[in-house]
Amino acid sequence: MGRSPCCEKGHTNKGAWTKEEDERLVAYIRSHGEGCWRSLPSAAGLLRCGKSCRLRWMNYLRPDLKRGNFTDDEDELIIRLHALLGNKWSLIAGQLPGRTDNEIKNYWNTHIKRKLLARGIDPHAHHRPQALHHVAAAALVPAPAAKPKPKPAESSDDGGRSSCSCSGSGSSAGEPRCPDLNLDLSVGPPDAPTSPPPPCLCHRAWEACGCQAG
DNA sequence: AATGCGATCAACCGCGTCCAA
DNA sequence: CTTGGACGCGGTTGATCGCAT
Repeated sequence: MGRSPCCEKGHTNKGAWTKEEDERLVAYIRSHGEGCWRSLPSAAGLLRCGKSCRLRWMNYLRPDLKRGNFTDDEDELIIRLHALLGNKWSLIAGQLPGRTDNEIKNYWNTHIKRKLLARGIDPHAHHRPQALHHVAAAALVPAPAAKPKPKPAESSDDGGRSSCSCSGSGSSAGEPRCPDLNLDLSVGPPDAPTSPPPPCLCHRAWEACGCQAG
């Protein structure tokens, strides 16, 4: 169907972002917060579509991004999460503070796939005779590789909108961020010393969900 | 020293889902 | 209840960088 392009105003910039564009975007979001991506570009004086702005912010400009080499722990965590969740990069990213779904996706495709193949593991099915830790095992997700629609229990996959399960202010206190996944993922990303869980899974406007609070 | 190839990262595209009117 | 708009996700592509020949 003819879904209208996200930006029909013909003249939007594409391709790599310039420093000035970055600065504008950051400045705007600092003073106004995230959200309303559709209207943000014009408000911020950017000739970009909202989508592009959002992506740039999420993947590159956010202040809480780590941006660096993945540690072995992170590697393993990603592998395990992928075994559980499949290509749910945003969910996986939610378990890795400071990492973005795009980054993880790229990292998976470039490094981890190769790494698994080298170990003789099928990166998709994670086949390997009993290699998976207890994690995957038991009762978590019925068929991870089968790409179940994680619909039922609101895994926040829906774009993190409806289920803003922010650890901080959200829903029922003390609830695990992924109610579905009672993960025992005790990998402590070195960069997050005492790290409480990542601020928010929902990637929603900070103000909107209050995740940044505190 | 130059060229080619492969790897990596950043960005775009299309689709699905959710919410509000 | 239906429709339209907006957001977010996952897949894919393009550009750039580094290494090998």
